[in-house]
Amino acid sequence: MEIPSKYNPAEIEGKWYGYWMKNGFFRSVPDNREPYCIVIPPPNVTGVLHMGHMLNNTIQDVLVRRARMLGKNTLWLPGTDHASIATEAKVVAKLKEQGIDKSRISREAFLEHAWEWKEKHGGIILEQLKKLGASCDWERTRFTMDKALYESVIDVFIDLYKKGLIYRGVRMVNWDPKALTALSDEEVIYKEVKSKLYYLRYKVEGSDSDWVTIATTRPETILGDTAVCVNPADKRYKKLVGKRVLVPLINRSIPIIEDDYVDMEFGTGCLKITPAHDINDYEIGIRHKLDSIDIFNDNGTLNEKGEILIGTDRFKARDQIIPMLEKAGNVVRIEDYVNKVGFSERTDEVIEPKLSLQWFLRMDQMAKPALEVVMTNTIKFHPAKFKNTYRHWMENVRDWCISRQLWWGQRIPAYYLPNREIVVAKSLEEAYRIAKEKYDLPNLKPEDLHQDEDVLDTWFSSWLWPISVFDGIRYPDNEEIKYYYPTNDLVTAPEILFFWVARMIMAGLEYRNDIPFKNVYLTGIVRDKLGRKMSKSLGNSPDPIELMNRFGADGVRVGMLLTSPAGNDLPFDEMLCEQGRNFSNKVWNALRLVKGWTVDESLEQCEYCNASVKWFEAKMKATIHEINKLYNGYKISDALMAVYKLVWDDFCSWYLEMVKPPYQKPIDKFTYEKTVGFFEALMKLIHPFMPFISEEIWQRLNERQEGESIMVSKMPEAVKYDKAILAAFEVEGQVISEVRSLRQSKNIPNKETIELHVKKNYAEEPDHTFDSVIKKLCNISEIKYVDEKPAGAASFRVKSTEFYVPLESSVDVASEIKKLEEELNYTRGFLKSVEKKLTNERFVNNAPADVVEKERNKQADAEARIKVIEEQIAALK
RNA sequence: GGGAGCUUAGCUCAGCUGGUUCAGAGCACCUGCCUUACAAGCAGGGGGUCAUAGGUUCGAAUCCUAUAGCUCCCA
Repeated sequence: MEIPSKYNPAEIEGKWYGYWMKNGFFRSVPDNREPYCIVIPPPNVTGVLHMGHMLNNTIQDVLVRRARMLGKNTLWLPGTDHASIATEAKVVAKLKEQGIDKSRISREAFLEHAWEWKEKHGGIILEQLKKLGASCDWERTRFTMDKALYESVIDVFIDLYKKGLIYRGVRMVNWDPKALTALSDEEVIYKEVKSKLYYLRYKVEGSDSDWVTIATTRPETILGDTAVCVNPADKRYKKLVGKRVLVPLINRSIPIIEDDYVDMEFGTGCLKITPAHDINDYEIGIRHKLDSIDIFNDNGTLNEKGEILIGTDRFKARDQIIPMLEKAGNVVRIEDYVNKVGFSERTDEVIEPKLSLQWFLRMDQMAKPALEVVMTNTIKFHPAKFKNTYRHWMENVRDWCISRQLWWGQRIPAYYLPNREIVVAKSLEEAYRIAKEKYDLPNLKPEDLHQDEDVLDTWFSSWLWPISVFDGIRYPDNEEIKYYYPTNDLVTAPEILFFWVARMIMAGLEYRNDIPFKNVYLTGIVRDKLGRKMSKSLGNSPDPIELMNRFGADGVRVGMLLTSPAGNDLPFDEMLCEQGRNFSNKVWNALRLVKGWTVDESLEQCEYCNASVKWFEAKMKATIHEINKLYNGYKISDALMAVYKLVWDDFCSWYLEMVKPPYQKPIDKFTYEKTVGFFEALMKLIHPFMPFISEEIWQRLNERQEGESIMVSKMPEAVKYDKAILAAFEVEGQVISEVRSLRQSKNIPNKETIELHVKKNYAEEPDHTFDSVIKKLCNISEIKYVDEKPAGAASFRVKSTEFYVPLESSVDVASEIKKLEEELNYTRGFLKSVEKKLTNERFVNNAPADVVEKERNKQADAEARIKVIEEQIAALK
């Protein structure tokens, strides 16, 4: 069978993904094995695959594939969330293109369009994940608006309402005047903006010449002012407190009050108070029982309460009001100023703090146990440094605004009665029944009840995800939720630690009385070479599909993982994928080599093969221990690097060269089978990282039956290994490198055989295990053990053993001596530093015995080496 | 303004509770090789006063303090 010399991933990847699907290897149903489960962080239905998904899902697939090979009943459950704001924005935009205005069509008609859009575009990401090799159980794909999940959200709302945790209240919310909805605190991004600080003066009422000057960045909001505030400690304004001033242009009379909140240093030390449009002012307003005058319409234009500029947009109003104020003589001065302004995460509109009637979920009670489980490591964060951030948030948590003024999402199950009472119920019928029971309304008809128009925040469905995907809210005792919950690992970005992770923990504790997952692996952000976050607007993100076409899915997976330790940002560079592709090719060529050998069953195993097989066996076993340890600490990149080096350096560069038969000679059966066995084990170790090529090679290494696959084979286990042979090879490997180096520096071609003389020195008994290997790899005709240095020979030393290679050409004695003297100097210095420690009584008395012992060994070693070098120099002179 | 974290080779990072030859890896770099698995390769090699300044200790990249720079979170 001919094997192409370049690995071509394109056809192979599609072939094996289809094979895995056909054989149902991704499928998981409860049985008596130990479960391992990951629920996917549901990507948004509006999205397409980006580099962040690539990283995140590669990590999940690595964990999942490994768990499967460890014999666990493994489930990776995929799905998407409905992303209410983003999706609604997309649908509105699409309708607009078709000439349809959202406000002109009914809620039902709009939802029909939205569903149609979701059916058409909502699965793109999941399809793209298949190309990456994601081993999700696709039969279980969930969507946050599926009937079961929708109903779960409603049930939870009703339950929390009954428990008194959900309430409706007026609060200052983050209002998005473009999306016309309230946002949670987490959906607001603060950015630094260059703006102006306006110093405006207000006339003191009943005086002709007394003015009070305030500083503000938002002059248009003076129209909503209901007080001017100073610090009680501020002597400058003491005499004004209790008097009243007139708001410029509209001459509203407002009091001058005192509050500690005011910073005497900032501006003039005089603060205008607009309770309806600033969160701090709002709180001051409550303390001093001030009026709230809301001067904005929902779309950000001024309303009649502002008295002037009615119908003007807030930013235009700012531009227009300044000339008006100047004309009226109220502008003192204007300064350039940089401040932070909140923007909507979705629409990038400047957030307007706005008083509005919204639904809230109380957080204090739920946050406490959710903090506890993380601080006690019941749920472990990787890396643990995020515990701090988490704690900080949980200790300062504010109530969660869960209503959104949108249509796409779970509609709030609250019904308003004509008597202004509210009934929360699962359906109109039920609400009607409750209303009849609860209130004396004999003439009440079902159509008199009016359901809340708003939907719930998308996170209010996502926070149930690990439960609702198993229908564990509606049916808490069902077999699936009992089997898979709590799930094992969650892989996500630190940005949504609070949005999502914290709330899932709360929901889990509330509804399962148990944590939703045991480990949270936090990935970094994928950035470009300049350190910028990858984004569509910058156009600095490569197309993942294109990357996979160029480097193979395996290559890209390796590229993503190579430099992304948990929690660290990944400065992405295509060269990483290239490295991944090169690695694929390396493994591929190793297959070509091994499969190219002819096996002679009658051949005895030669000496070098025997030693090599023993060595690699030990090396691989030792590395498996290391790999397992790295996985257990969630050091995925390091685990990959350990496998990478085992395959490339130890297997390909060393082992295969060691056992490789001479040109056109056969290999013995035992070594061949051992080699194939090693190769299979290596493919299993690498399979979680490179599922496709490992399958292809594994299938080619031996005859396989239909339905067999590496992905359901058993991962090699960590077993005892021969430490002595590893230590011995460590030394012999150095000998080989030294000979190669010597050949290079003396210009001796590899084809030319040389002799190697080993001079026995002192206590060190030479190890002969790898003599045949050294002879082979260095093309040495004979290794001689001698007592005297041969004449005319180049030399090197490993530990205290001298090695000589007799040369035809003369040896440059002077440079040889110089080299030795440099080494002698260094070793003497080293010895001195060791002796210094050992003659220090405090060191000998205080340091642990084994540390002192080690220093004594160093001393003895150094002394021996010095003696050898001195003798070598003497011999040359 | 409050809080957290980071600063180790050109780049990206390891380095656990301080103690094995003046700090490791991958990539990049340099030198020599088209050696019949692989030039997407082979062999060899150079490169760091562990941000700065103090301190604790017999001993500090590792602990403490201060300073500087960077990042993130919150207000």
